[in-house]
Amino acid sequence: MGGKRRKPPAGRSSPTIRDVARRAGVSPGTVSNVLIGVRGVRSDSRLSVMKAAEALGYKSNHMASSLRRGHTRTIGVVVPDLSNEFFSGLVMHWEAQAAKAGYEILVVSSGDNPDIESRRIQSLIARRVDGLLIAAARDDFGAAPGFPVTLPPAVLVDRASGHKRFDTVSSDNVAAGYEGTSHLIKLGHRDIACLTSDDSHIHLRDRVQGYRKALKENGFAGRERLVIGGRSVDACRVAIEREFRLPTRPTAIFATTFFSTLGAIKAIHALNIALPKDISLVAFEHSEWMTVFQPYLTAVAQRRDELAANSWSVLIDRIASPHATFRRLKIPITLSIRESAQPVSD
Amino acid sequence: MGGKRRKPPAGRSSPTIRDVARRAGVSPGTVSNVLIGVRGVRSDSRLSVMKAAEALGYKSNHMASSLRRGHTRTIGVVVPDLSNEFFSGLVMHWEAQAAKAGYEILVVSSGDNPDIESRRIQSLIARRVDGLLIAAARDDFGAAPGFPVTLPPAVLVDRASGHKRFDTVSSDNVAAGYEGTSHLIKLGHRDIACLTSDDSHIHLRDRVQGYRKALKENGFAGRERLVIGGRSVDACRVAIEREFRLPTRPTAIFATTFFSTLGAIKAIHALNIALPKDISLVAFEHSEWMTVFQPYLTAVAQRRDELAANSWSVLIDRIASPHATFRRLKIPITLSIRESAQPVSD
DNA sequence: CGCCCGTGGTAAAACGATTTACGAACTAGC
DNA sequence: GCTAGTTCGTAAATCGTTTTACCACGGGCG
Repeated sequence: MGGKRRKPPAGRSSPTIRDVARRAGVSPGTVSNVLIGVRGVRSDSRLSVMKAAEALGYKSNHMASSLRRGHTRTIGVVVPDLSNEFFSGLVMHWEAQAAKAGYEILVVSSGDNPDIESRRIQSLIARRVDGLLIAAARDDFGAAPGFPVTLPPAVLVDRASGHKRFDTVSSDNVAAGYEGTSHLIKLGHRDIACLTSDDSHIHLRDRVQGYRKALKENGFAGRERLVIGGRSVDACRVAIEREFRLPTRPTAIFATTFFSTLGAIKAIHALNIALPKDISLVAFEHSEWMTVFQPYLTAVAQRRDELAANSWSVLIDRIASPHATFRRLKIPITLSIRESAQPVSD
Repeated sequence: MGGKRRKPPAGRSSPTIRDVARRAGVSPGTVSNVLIGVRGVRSDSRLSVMKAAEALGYKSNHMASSLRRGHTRTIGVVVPDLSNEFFSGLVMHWEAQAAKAGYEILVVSSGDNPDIESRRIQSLIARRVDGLLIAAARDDFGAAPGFPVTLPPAVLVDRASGHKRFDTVSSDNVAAGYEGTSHLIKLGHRDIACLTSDDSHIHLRDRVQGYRKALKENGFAGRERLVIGGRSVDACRVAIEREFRLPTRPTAIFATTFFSTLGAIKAIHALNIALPKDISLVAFEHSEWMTVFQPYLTAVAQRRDELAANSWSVLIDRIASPHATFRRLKIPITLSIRESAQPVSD
């Protein structure tokens, strides 16, 4: 190699701090001090550095700087499914939080598959994220054999609430079940079907537990009608259709997930029952389309903004003090009373 | 400093390639050769390296390696709004493509604001992404004064189709307008309102152009009924309500965006008109909730998977050959004939 | 005048991986 | 037996930034 500094042939690579230093007639260290500002720099050199950086269109190389500094100011976000409005909502809130705090987020989705989740987390670790916000695929997150032993600071959000080895932030799902059911009881309903997908997750079990609690408190402990709908919209539809072939039909349905809400509506249409005249429904979650749906759905909804804000600050605290005791936050839910649940008719 | 290598007090930092090398009794270079595999390594040293890496839980530091290699194997993705199902759908497809090709994606959202978009792109550049997939906030993407002069290879997706200085991949929006309108014409409709938000974007103008083309081809050039609804659901509702106060009412509505679809439905409800008996509707986009909506909506939908797959491969080609001529891909759309558009009654 | 201190600049050492250049050991061919 | 060629290992350079260590220069003070 002949020259003292050979540029890649295309000459397209971005300018480095050394280029800026050369142009400004100072050393790279001085340029760094101007741009980061940890030490004083005389105002004339400061000015010439700024000019040079501007002229060259210099952009600090994030790889290099975080390699040297030992942190990336990046938070990894792991969600099951971005096309689920609940999670994309959380992600947008987190993105806003991050922007405010000078962080960036790196979003991956796991498809609710623990293996994929584990692989994705591996690659977030390789990227040396400073922290992790995780809506876990399973409640026993981290228990799988091949799982990385040491994780960066992490907060479990929405799922796996109360996990032994992590901070957790999730909705008060017992309250969600309780309030949705209580509302129906107050309207005079006594035969309330509780539609859930299965009992694989603590948040689902909690919602059912809230349903039971409301029944019990009102003296209807024997009137439990748990409908296990599975994880798809159509499985839920089938389960509700079956429930309606029983001798005594429920007069109300409490759907404990977003997908089961869709399944319940499908079943109601298929059975040709009038909503809300012949059947009451308490839905789960809120979504834009509900504003065009008739009747306007009474629903229990999670507070995405509070979930996101709280989990963010718990994570930041955790990063600051890695050895503090774990926190378990429960965020209240919102019951929006609209039109799909009506007083029992007969 | 007394020792030869001082560890950070907490002792928590991840093991480096040097730690692995020491434990395996070889040099860092050999470890690298085992892990990346560009050169042969004797099988006994290979084995001991693998063992050591396993035991230490070694994860290659992505910062360091991409600093040295000069590429990050990361693609930056810029979308206006992740909570829009269309974009989150694209993102999920891209994520799958990336995983297959050994890439990762870094998603940011712009809120459809060119300033935020520009800042987000700056930070993607600082992170030295190898390429960019952009659903631009404006058709004149890159024209703003403070905009980075040199961008990594980039493909414009969905928006700004036909841009002079970039590859573009988008739906055939003229066809979208044409097919939606033609379907209504074939059903006998002659008074078709075309509901759009405004003419700020080429994709919106193209859809309207398709509407006009269908009208013209059928000899109804004079019967144009363009309704400018603005960018919110409620503005669209109001616009349609106003249109229905005119002496001759339209018998059909063609909604050219997802949000205007919602607005149109709201208006139809508010006006107490029966859908599809008294009014036909062709909606835009498909979404899960439509399966529980009555009537099932006839709709023009974009092919997210093809959009994602094609833009991905155009980007990969662009990265491979930066000086090839620009490509302008148009992806066909799908018209799903369902129940909300019926033959005109009278 | 001599000393100390604050200011601001530079050179060089990190950070952790990859890759180049070089050399040792061994094999093969004549 | 000697040379050329292959294989595989190591040391050192490198990527671009931050940070440490050191030095030069002035000003204030005794």
